[in-house]
Amino acid sequence: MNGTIPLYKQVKDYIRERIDSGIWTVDQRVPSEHELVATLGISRMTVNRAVRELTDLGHLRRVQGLGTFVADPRPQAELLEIRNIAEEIRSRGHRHHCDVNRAGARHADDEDAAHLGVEPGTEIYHSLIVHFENGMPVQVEDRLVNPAAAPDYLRIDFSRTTPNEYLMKAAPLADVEHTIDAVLPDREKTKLLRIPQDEPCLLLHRKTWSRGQVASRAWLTHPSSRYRLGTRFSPDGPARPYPVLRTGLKGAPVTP
Amino acid sequence: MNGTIPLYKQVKDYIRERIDSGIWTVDQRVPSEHELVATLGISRMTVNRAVRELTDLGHLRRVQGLGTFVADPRPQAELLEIRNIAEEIRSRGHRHHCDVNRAGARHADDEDAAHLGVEPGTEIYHSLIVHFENGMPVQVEDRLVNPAAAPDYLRIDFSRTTPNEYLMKAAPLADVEHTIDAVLPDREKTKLLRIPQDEPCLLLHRKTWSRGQVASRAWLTHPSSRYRLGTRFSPDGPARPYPVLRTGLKGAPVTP
DNA sequence: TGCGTGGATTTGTATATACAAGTTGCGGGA
DNA sequence: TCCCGCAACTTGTATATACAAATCCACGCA
Repeated sequence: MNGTIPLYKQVKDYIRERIDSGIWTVDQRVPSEHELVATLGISRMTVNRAVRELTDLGHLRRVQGLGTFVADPRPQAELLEIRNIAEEIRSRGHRHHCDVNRAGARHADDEDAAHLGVEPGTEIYHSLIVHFENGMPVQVEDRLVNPAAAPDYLRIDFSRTTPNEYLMKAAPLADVEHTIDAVLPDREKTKLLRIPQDEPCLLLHRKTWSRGQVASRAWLTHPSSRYRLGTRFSPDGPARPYPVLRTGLKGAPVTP
Repeated sequence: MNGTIPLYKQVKDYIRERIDSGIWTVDQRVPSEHELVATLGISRMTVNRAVRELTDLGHLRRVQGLGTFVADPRPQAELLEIRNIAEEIRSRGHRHHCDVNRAGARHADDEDAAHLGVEPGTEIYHSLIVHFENGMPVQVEDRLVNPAAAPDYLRIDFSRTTPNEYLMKAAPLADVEHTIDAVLPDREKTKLLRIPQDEPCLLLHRKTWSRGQVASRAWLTHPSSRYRLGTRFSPDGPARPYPVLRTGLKGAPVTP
């Protein structure tokens, strides 16, 4: 625990490491300040600062008189609602199901290779899934997956686990990039979505990295008549008002 | 300074109040911990906690050995890039200009009134401006303004100050809501944007509140061929990875 | 049995103290 | 005059201590 790094920061790293590696799991009680003082041989105020800052950052949850616990990372889901469409739909009290139109392996052509950052000819996975909300198609999920990041991808039962859910578990998220476009989808997608050819769609493009490599790339096409994106913030906390991305069914208020 | 509110929080409020009200301006030096200790009659550790937390939140900037200063709120602009299209275009090294197609007052019809939360018949302001990047139209800005929030709106020279810029100054921002849609614009907008009728557009809808009332509502239409939205984040900081919304010219990388 | 009370534990806040480390400016010496 | 070094001030970190407040549990009493 020595070095030039401040003690309280070393304690923060110590705790984060145990959370990130899964040694301490969600809702599990973490050692009390007193115990950490005894274990690490430092003062309580130093432990307190470390734990307090991690609490402010949302990694821990504290209850006076009870103890400190690993925070539910569900707040992450606020952004990830974009990813986990099944959960999002169910959270609105609606029914979700999906059709798997394609799911298989193929050898990467030059375009695939560029997308995933692999050598052309490498075997990659590809899936094309349509998601339904109350029987209405709301998203075409066209996805490339890097087998190096998620070797079991094709063994997933997508009717029970969405690709997002699986990838979140299989490939610890390091980085995500979204771009949002307005497009007129091609004929295949209009048929899958059961919309007229001239209906504009929101195209969400997601690129995720894990362990230094591209894990997956997804093109999510939403009919604009049934879907939209929204952000909202009230700048009372941080001076930098990071917006929270949310998705919402059209017509339903975007803000909770 | 008494009451049930923790001391360190009272100190935070004390400082924030002086920043928000403009008593302490950007880059101005704020009292040292020692001075605050003397002024407020509390211990340095308590002052330190308050100032440190405000620094973490981005309200203050500290330099060891030098002092504490009011932080430049420009980081807010990361999100506001969506708002201030002129600055965004210039930051790409491109030329911005705009055509003011309409700018005037009118009596609110029922729809206007609902949008701005005013009584029907109230006088409101309306503007329709086209923004150009290197001579190419990239945004139609259709805007309603609540005169109660920005009485001087119509006196602005929009070729020098964008509506956003003015509103930011005139009406301190309390709340913002965005929704994003994909649409096929009407004939007037396709003409203004010089695009074919069947080109899908991203429609950004902004609603801002100030001092408890709706200040402005804007509909920003971007041709999808020339514009897109993007977000990116690397979750190393907070457990809740707030994305930063950015806009970008199509073709240019969205990430800096 | 059921209820309340008090003790043990845990987090929350506040203080005094100490030393480290970075910045500025002044003054003295070459 | 120029430059070096030191003093003064500032923030950054670490500790020991104290009491308040919330929670839980076990014990004892009716």
